[in-house]
Amino acid sequence: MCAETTDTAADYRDTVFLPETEFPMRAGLPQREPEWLARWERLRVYDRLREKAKAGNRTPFTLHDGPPYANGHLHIGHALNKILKDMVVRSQQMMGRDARYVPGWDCHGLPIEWKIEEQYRAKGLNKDDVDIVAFRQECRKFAEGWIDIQREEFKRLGVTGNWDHPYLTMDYHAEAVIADEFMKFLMNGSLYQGSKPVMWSPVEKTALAEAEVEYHDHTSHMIWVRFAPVGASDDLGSASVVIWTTTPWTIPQNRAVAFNPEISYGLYRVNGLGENSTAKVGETVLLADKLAAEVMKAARVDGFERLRGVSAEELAGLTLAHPFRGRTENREWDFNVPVLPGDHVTDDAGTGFVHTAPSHGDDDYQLGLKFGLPMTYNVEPDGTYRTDLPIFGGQAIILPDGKEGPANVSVIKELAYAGALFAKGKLKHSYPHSWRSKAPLIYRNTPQWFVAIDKDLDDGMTTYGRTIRSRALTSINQLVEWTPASGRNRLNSMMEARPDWVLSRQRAWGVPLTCFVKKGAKPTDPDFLLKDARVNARIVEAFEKDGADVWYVEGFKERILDALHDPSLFEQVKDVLDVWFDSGSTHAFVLRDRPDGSEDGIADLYLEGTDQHRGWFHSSMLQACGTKGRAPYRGVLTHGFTLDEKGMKMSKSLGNTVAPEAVVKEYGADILRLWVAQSDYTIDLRIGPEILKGAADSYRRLRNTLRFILGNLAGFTEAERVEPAEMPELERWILHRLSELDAEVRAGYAAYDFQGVFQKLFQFCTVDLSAVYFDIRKDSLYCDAPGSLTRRSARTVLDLLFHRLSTWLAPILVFTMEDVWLSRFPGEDSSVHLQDIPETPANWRNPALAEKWSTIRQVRRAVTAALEVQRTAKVIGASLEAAPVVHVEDKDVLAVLKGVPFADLCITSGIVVTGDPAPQEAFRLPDVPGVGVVFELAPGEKCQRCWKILPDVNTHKHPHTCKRCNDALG
RNA sequence: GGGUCGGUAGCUCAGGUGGUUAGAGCGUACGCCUGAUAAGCGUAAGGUCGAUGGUUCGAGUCCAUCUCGACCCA
Repeated sequence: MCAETTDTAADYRDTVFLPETEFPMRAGLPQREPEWLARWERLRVYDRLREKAKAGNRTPFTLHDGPPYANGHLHIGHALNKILKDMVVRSQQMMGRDARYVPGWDCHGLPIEWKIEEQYRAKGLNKDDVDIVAFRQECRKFAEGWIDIQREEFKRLGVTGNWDHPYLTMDYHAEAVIADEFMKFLMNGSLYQGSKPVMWSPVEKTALAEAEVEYHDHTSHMIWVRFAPVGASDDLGSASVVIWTTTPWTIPQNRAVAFNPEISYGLYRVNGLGENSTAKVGETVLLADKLAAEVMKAARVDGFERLRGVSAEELAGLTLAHPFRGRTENREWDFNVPVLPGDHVTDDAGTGFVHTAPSHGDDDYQLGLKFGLPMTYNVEPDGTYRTDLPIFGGQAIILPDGKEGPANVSVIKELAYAGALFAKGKLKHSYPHSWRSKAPLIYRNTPQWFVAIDKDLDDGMTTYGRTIRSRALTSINQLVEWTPASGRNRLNSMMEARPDWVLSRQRAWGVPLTCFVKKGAKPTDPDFLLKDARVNARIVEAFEKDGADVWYVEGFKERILDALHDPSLFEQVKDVLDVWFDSGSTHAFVLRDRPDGSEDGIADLYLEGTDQHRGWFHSSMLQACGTKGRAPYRGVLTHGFTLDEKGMKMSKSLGNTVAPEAVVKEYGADILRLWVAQSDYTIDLRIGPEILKGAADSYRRLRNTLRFILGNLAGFTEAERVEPAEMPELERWILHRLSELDAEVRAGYAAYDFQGVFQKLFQFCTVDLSAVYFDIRKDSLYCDAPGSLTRRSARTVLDLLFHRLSTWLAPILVFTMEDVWLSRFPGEDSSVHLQDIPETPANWRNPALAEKWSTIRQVRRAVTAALEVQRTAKVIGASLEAAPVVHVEDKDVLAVLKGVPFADLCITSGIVVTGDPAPQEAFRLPDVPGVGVVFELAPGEKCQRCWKILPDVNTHKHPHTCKRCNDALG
């Protein structure tokens, strides 16, 4: 064994002021974050900030929460959304606003209703046998359960807000307001009853939502049907337009034939027939050219010819007869059938002509709306034709057991009798079925409640337009700020194109459409709807007291109409509102009605994913334009979707999902928040193992920078503080950078540009601090005497850095900055989240100094590079072993370098700066012209305290020290 | 199928009105230090700017087409 150390060299380690801090390098976030959460809970940080606002003059800032659906655990998209919101709230707060945030939940609606139904089925119960109020209370309980879970999951992410008093769309007050808001549409004349085809199950006699529909193979009839033109005398007059359909039962409801002007059509003559053909030799038919051969084959025509092409103009000029024209006494089908252009028509299948029954298909309905086609009411809820329909009355399309009824065959036979059947066959295809009964579905028009969005409203709120649509468009283009700007176009084009708003759902778990209709009146009659403010007030009062359930309690109608109207004359509507109406009304029961809402009921910001252009931004806009006359928000921020590392959508089946809970467990919530801050949320965001690892790497770098500051501030007192004017230029340059950053951070936060803020701060920490300022000042911080001006200046700057970095980053890294803050300022009531971002004195800014130091750093780079050559050649290891000569051509640059302690800046033991021409062998950097560096070893002995190599070492009282160290040792 | 948006180094992002060898940080490799030490410093490698065609003296930047991906519709 050899001796441990050479005892000749004095050990001065204990005399050097090394960083001292308890702040650990490794954060242990997953374990420690819950402690800080508990601390904030105890300190009531959110409430304290509200109280602070009452005292001072802080302008309110209201971020209004878009309510997530109270169903299931959080996914990464929820986390992204809430973290962004939190960064907005916290940054606004710390910039001097009173930033309020009331989280909310969306509670009504189908998915919850569905879960409860599922539970019923598991118990062998049927929803229809259960009291509706009892059913609704189960739904309520279910939602409550998930709200508690989600609340904890959100809080774990470090999201601050009024979690003790969130808003719920199922609060009694909310339900009362939603009904009240709905009744504004009743009173202002925009509410009307119309009819719209929906997926309908004849077996269950109910409408189904998209989620309740499943697709299975099904064999349908298919028929080709002739429609004869009326009033045309040319060769088209004697021809037939042929349509194709797989739902013969819809033929009695036909009201139009659609074609596409982009498709080429021809007039065809049948010349020869095969066996069992229902075509006729010599007849002429109109068909899309691309499909003609296929149709002829289906009709078993073995010879045909194309006579000529037929233009779109000619087609549009045609009028057709319904195939059943003249076949009934009451002239049921004796109307004309128009031929209409429609983009939905293709020549991929069929004939190029589409049979249009507005009551039984979505395209058909849209075409009907556009051209004013009449709706039909031939099909009853049980899937039978109305009994008074001629020929087919009472026949079933689907039987109660889900099998096919006689309707299809009857229609086909009648078409054959009428001479309209051109061909028939069977087709096996994918067809919608009920998720519950597995029986086939039909499209059937049902009465629905609509809000007219182009109707002049009788409400006196005309500042931004008379109709809902015009108010919305004005709001979008004049009143709302969009982040990113593309949001404006997106909502605008949707708002321009959208049809009337369908409010009604035939469901149980929601706020009812609180209105009454007159028995026996038609929807178009002026007194169809009961409009009475006294009735409305009673409804609102009842809902406030007991919630919307009372609507379904026996005798409610009588109670509400008592002494005002005769209850027996009115029918109570039992549909519930579309849940988008609920969430579209949040501005009323949150922003308007809560003390922590906003002054004028308008939010400063709505912040959601881009899908909410179609959703919440949209419904809130429609709702508020009807009830407030304008948008309920002044700003809208949208973020993209979360994708996996390759930019693919996340899905359980692909196994590329990232659960927020897993990230929190492995890395901590601050890493997830840092991921958000590093990403560009205006487009879709990627996340995955590698990206998270990158975020964790950045985190460590930042953490160590702060740790260095803390360690070197140990024992700092106000007495040490130095005024900027007395500081060395290096310190004043840092102050200048801080003043620049202060402006950039504030502007960035104001523009919700968290990525920009974080990137600037991160690069400042690595490039300016770690690689330059700290590296240079370590010598002074460790070795100078405590009273040294340089050291005191550096410590003053570290203190200023500490206050700025910790508050600038607090909205992003909420846990870590608290950790940092408490490490320096421990105490029961201490928290960085109670601070504001400190003001920056104007005199810190010094662009001329920055310019000068940019030059110094240029030359420094040349010196560093020159040393690197020697290091690679194994001439030196540490830069303190060198004392190079720097030749500078430019006189001004030379003067600058002579005016600063350039050896310290280059971390060399000595340096000579000279205006003499550089010798040939001097080291040069191509992008630092006029500078040549000649390497020299530092002469002298290594000071055992500061490690500089200086000539005077070992000539002082303390052995093996330089003068500075000797003096410092006293 | 339609509308909107996006595709720059392994990763996260910069690249006003088209103009010299496309930038930064992280990561990686190599070297140094061992008094920020499961840290710190330095150097280097790494990109046919999704593809093709066009406009232009000149295009990551303008135009067209295509492709991949996302969201919303149908």
